[in-house]
Amino acid sequence: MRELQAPKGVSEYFPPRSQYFELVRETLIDSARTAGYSLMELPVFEDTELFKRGVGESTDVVSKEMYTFEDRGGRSLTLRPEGTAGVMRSVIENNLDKLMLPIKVWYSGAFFRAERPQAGRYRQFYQVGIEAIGLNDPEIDFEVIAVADRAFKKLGLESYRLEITSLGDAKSRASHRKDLVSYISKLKLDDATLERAALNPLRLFDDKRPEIREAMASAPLLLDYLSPESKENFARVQELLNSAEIKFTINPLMVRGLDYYTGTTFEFISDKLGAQSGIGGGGRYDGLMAELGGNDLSGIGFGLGVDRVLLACEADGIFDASINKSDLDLFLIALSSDEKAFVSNLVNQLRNQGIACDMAYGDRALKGAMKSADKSGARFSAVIGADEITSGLVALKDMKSGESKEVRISSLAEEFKSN
RNA sequence: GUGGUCGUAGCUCAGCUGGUAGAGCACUCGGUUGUGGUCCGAGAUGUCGCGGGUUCGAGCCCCGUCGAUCACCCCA
Repeated sequence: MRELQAPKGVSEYFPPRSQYFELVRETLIDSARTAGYSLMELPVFEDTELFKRGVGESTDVVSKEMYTFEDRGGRSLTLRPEGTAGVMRSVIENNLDKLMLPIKVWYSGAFFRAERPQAGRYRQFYQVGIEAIGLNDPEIDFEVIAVADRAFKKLGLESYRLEITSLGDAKSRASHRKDLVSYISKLKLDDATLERAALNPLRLFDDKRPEIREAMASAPLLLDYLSPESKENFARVQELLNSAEIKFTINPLMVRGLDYYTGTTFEFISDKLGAQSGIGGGGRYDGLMAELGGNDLSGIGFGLGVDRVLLACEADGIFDASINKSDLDLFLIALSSDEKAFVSNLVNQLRNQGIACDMAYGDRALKGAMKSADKSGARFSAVIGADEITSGLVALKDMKSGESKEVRISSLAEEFKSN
């Protein structure tokens, strides 16, 4: 075993797989940009209090999964376990809510949760998220879901599905909670389960044990307690999804792990990932900004798991052939060490003109150098010896077809720019 | 955090009832003078995750530990 190894449970991406990670992340981000969202770049650690108040102390995320530490000034800081709380904090702190609403932002980066690792569940993981703050239109709810769905479709992902529900407004939840608690109180449950029920009775809907499922089968559903406004809102979201031909199922048992969710709530699930099947999820949060000391504005957003979307894409086999392995246009080879300085210079000039190119380093024989050219994935290669330097002409070889054509060294850049 | 499985060359793995390690792929070089992807030949590579123990002797057995993985929990 090596002396030094990565900390437990972190995900790492290096070539060649990193190109797929990058593609996934960029596709998710691009979908957000296309819908008018702008970048928000935030710190990876925040005041611990932000997550306690924002995410909720009763949640597992806050109560037992946070990386919390004290800095040298005695401040309690926490590595961000999710993105929404930080966005809200920054919006409030920088008075962004005084601008024209809604505020539409996206973020991307690493998040941290001290859970027991598993495939698709890491202690440092990556998310791309968006937040739309300041409007309560069902059209915005639809937009947020559509941004995620469009990104998945663009990637070519097929093995995923969308589940939605509505957690209603405060009134809806209060009346439901009363009935649910009384229903649960009549069940015979073990201590651990009772404890969870006391923190959030909705959690029992999410229990995978058959006996609990059975016991909860006739429990009162939140969806049946929605206020008229919530009901109408939820119906409108469904209409919009239908007309956009975004397939979904309503899952009245869906429970989210973060306390701030209200109203429209959704999850994207891949069936090919085993237990860690959620590739993204989100929902509306009515009281969050006010809770954190800002204006009482509602918002909605999602967080998509880049690691898991990548895993799902791989499970669907969509990276097999379709993707170009390299961005290189040209790979240059110096026939002998006499031409190396010339080639190095040429490569540098071509790069200055925006041509993506590389060259054979080291003192490999031509055969080995050609192998490097092949492996680089460059579209074209060219060998430069004394003859080429005196004549000013090179044979530009198309690596796919194997054919080559004569081109002036001085007009190499133009050759690629016109393509 | 709880329980199960696993940990051998860069990768995927083999290694018989304990006798000090192999294959395929990848890699490097070569198959006569300046052209890769196929073929043929040659070569390099491992403290068998780590630490203890049992034994004349352990990759194979036992304990611990680290890590991965599966399920629960939770969630991206």
